[in-house]
Amino acid sequence: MDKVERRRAILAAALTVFAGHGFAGARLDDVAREAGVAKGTLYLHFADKEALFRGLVEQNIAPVLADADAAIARFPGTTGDLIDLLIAILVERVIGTPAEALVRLMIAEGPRFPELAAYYHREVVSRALGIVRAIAQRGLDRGEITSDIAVRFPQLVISPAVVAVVWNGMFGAFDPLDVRAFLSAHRDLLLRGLGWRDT
Amino acid sequence: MDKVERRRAILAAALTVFAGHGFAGARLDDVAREAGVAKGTLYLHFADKEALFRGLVEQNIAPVLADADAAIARFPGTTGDLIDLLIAILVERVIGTPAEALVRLMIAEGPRFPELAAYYHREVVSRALGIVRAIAQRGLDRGEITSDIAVRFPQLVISPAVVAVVWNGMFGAFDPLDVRAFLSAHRDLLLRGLGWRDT
Amino acid sequence: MDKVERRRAILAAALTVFAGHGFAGARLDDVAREAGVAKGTLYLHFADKEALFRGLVEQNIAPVLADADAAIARFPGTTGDLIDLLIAILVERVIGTPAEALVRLMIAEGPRFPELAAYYHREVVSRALGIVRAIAQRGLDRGEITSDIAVRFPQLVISPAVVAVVWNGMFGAFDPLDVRAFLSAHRDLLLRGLGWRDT
Amino acid sequence: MDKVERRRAILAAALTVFAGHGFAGARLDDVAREAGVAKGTLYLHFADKEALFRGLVEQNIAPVLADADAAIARFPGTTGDLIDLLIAILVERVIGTPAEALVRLMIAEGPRFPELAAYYHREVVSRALGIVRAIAQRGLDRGEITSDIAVRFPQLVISPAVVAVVWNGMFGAFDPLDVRAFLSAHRDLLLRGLGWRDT
DNA sequence: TATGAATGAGCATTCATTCAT
DNA sequence: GATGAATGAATGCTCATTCAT
Repeated sequence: MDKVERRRAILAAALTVFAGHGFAGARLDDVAREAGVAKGTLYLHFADKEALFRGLVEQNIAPVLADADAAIARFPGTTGDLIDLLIAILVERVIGTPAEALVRLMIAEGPRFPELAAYYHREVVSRALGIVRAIAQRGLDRGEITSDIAVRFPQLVISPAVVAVVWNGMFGAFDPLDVRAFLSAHRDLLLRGLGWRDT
Repeated sequence: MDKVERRRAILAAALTVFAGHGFAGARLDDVAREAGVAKGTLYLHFADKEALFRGLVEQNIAPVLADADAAIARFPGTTGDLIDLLIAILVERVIGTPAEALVRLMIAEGPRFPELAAYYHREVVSRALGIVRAIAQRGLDRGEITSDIAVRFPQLVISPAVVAVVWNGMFGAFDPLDVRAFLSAHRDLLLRGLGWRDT
Repeated sequence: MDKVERRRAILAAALTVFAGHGFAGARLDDVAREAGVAKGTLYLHFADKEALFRGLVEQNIAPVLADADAAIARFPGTTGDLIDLLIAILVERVIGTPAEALVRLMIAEGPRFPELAAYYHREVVSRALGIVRAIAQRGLDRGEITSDIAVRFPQLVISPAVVAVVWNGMFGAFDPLDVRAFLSAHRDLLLRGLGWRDT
Repeated sequence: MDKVERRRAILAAALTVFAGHGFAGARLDDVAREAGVAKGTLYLHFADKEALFRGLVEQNIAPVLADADAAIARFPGTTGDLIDLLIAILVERVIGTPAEALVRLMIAEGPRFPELAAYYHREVVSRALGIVRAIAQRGLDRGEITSDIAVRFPQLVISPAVVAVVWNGMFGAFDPLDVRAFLSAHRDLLLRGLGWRDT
């Protein structure tokens, strides 16, 4: 196992353990065991527990976002199709993946790690909202939608996805939410609300 | 200070401390100091840390929900007005109050406390969604709206409020969300999306 | 066991353990066991390991020095008798007592604890040297001795006592120094060197 | 860098680090970095931390002592001059040099390393005291001094030098002792005390 | 009942030592 | 021989819980 691989193993283990117990509740013993390394090895890769947490966020974010960015940038379709694409990306790349655990983790621990929250805001949230805003603006410019609400409050477009993640984290065991259907319903509501008209 | 009052003081202190540090990170020393009682006294009212957390959730939920229930049940207005009322209740009774901290706390700790999550689901979430569903159904019955999406997925009506709470918990310090404007925009989007027409 | 007694027990245990292993080498587990208290109890009395070390120094110093001060201040005899008294105090109150271990400990750890060394200098060393200086000055004034060397370098009077403590700490097991005879020889050498004449 | 040179570098680094932090407090990481070698390399030259400490003592002692031995053996002057020479050697070869740090280190750690203390006693202390004793005996034989105290307790001759080293280690930063003047005063006191007379 | 000192299991972190390269 | 990443036992400190007063 080389250095990069080991680091990856540690981060994967950390995601599991932090997601399961929260930051304060996570034991580095468990992270080490899960990663298959000695406890001391963690400290060869990360200065302390907090740095490990930071590494977690930094590691898991770049790929998804970069892909989403690229996919949407070069997409030629209508606003409706773009929103479908956005939802598809969410469903495939976030929901049910480690990224989902990370979102929950950030919501749970964010208030306790202001700098990390700021980083997350800068690198993830504002970029994601920027993408949404760009989609909405293009739709307006093309006359496909008539409301600028999604430009002013792009969070409204994302909210159901956030709630879906939170919901399944809390209630998924006994009252699971069908995320695909849920987000599809959101799509319909949203497009109609934005004044969408098939052209 | 009599027994009931003391219990109230402990729960109020616990809300502050748990909200600030999460379940694992909260120190009962701090709860005791904040409540103005000795540490041992906590154990006269709650069996252990977890019971205190449970007590917290149970305590803070009944009043808000009962009031919302009542207010909406006897409300004579249109669906649009009802949604305005719902938003007003959220803004006045949840956002910026201890209940808000509780929502964040439940999102953060829920996955670690399945029984508590189930309790929360039963006592809070499903009741709140029931109210939304009833409003939506009444709107449909009256012909004020045409879409049954809010009946099938009442979570869509609530999502922005959840996100607003989460957002301000994480990013409020440097990029605060104007909750009133945000939820008002949501209202417009939602009503139009549901096929609202002024009659 | 009341609070004061417990504190005393902890300090006594700490003296033993620190003297035996040095500051860095001492285990608080051992201090706790030796004191007959739980590990956490140490922290009710001292903020951390260093504070415990400080407490040690502060605790063991006041009594010896105050007694020496008083005994010498009211002593009416000649310079020779005073030096005998000084040596007697050293032999009875320092050599072979916990204070001896403390001297060794201070020599060993002083360079690592500048503030503690400064405290020790201020509260012990300079006061002890002040006593010596006063004795020497009185001898000069009375014409019992003729050299002012002990006024200028009172450390010369104390040096053999320091060396005796160090010697027995290191070599006592296989080449013990007869401290009483050693300091008595020092007395003779010193008095003659200072120009003592029986009057 | 050949083997001998590397060993020397390690010992020099070890002296610095051990002197600065004591045995238990010294980190072999620091020794390795200071010596410019990898941590594992230390173990090619010394079996473990303790062996390194032993090597330290053994390495730094031979030269000084051998030189002192030789210089004094062939010295033709009076007892007074010999003591001056002894003091000059101390001031030039010990005070302010690594050997000084070693003395402090031995005082601090000696009780924890009985075998090392025995070695030190045998190789350094008793040889140094033997030199002093020889000087004193020659002075007596020649009639230059009249007291045999320095033959019986040669430690009395060395004590101020030990105290000077200890003093400057602990208090040097804020109340430095002028070692030259101090030892010179000691010389005067000592010679007079021993019954020295210019012949 | 209320108190808060005492307890001790638990955890983050360090560092002497090993060993594959 | 030399390296330095990996190891894991050891240790300072914390904090939920207990209990004598």
